[in-house]
Amino acid sequence: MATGRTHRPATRSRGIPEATVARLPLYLRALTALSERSVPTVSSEELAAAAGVNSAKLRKDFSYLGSYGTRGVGYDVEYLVYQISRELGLTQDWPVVIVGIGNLGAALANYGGFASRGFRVAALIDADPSMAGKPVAGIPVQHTDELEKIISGNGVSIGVIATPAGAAQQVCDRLVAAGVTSILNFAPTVLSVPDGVDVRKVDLSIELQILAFHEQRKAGEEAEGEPAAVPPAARPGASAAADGRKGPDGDVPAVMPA
Amino acid sequence: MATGRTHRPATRSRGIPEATVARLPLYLRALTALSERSVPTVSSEELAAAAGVNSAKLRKDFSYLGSYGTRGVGYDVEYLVYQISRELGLTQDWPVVIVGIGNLGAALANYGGFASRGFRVAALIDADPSMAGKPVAGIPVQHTDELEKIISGNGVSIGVIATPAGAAQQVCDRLVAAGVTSILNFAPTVLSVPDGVDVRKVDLSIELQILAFHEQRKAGEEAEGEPAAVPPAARPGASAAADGRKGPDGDVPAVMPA
DNA sequence: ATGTCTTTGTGAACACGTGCACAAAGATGG
DNA sequence: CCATCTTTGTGCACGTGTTCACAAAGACAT
Repeated sequence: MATGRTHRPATRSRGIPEATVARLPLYLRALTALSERSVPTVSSEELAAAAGVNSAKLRKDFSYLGSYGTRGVGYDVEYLVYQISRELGLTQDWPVVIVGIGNLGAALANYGGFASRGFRVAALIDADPSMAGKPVAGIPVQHTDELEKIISGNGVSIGVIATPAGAAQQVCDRLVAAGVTSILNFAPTVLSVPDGVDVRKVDLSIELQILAFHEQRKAGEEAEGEPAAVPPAARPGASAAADGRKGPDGDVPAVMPA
Repeated sequence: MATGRTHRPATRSRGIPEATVARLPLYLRALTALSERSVPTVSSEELAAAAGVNSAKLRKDFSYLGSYGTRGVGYDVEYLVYQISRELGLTQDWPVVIVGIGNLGAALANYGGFASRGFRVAALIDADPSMAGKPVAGIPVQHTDELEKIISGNGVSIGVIATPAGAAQQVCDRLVAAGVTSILNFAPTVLSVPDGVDVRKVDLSIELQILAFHEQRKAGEEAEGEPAAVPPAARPGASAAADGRKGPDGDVPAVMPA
């Protein structure tokens, strides 16, 4: 989910709808698996099942790329793998830097799926001087001071932010100033970036909260009619005693006017 | 992005649109920050800026929850924090298990944002017997054999899968069979689950691929007109020599008929 | 060749999400 | 109590995404 102010004003990027772009990697993964099993062709129905979408959607998605199928037969696996890879820009090398080598940053550095598809971890950067030189996933961590040098020296255009929330915006600004134009943000903050820079966000806590919402809904459906186990809640007085009191996280305000 | 066959057939869950639900955690985070600074009220304009959305959208989102604002003034921060928390089900405790304590699983276990909002890591589970008993983030890892016992014993309804792709579906099946109805999947696979189970997916590699697509597009715009640095690509013969050859990842098929 | 059968590619209808723009609600000052 | 000013809540129009359903393309057998 792109969050930064910038992510194409919903305009289809060169004719391919954003929703389709987001599914291409899914298709690619399914196709790669087929390719490894030396399956020569696949129908939209089969491939859709493997990718977890419905077949009409898949066909429409592919239609944006061109007419790559053969009626009565299906799609040529190898050919499609190549076309999608090319469309996604995976036929070229993408050097990536990871900033913030804590628990998460280190896990990302070790993540295999990174290297597999044209993404090469060019450098690991951390603000802690005592980390400098220490190898993580076989790559020595460098200090934040080197950030600009690393970016321009390696022609890095994609940066991954895995710092604490407080440092994220500052790191982001430096990355962008140094020439990075795509950012994958793991810090729980909204980043603001200039036009032309893409930001995508991965936020564990948000995902869990969305699940909790649905989970609660499911539970509520079973016990329908019950007015919820939760207290009726307080409506703060219009401008009255808007009493800034708050219990220690999770507690509820205790006013109850209007 | 929910992927499992199941994620409400696009039906608004009890009147609140899915897109709105996905933004509530964002608002909540911004509101919590304001609350900590003891700001009593906030306008839709200010809050929208803090959450990185536009104000009309925010007002419409809130309108699904009810009329919680005061015209001419704005929203009461404390009250709104409570209402959104309640709506998301964060006023109750959600025990969570993490399955697969590798690099990523361990990072997740250590992630602070977990505990902060009602999510409690009830157990860590791994298939490796040599991990059993070893504490990660202060919690002893338990063996997969205990999975069912742990789920039912703790009333766990949310599971996090951080195993290798190959094990994910199997783990998923066991979680579901044991009573889990919401799954956050970090493994790069499409999980299939029965109706009534929600799956959300977090996939690093997919995020990067989407960024690469846009990155490539940007680069292409600068050098407009250029027929792309990539070879024109091969169209496989209809049923002819569909020659299963493939270069070592990144190489391109070499046929060129039709 | 011709007919049958499979599967693609897409027009058209529909559902969903977004953003504008403004009326109505309420605060605030005189 | 009235006028003014601010800010919410929402009707409406528009764009995007999804799904259906079917004509046309091609494979394959006879």
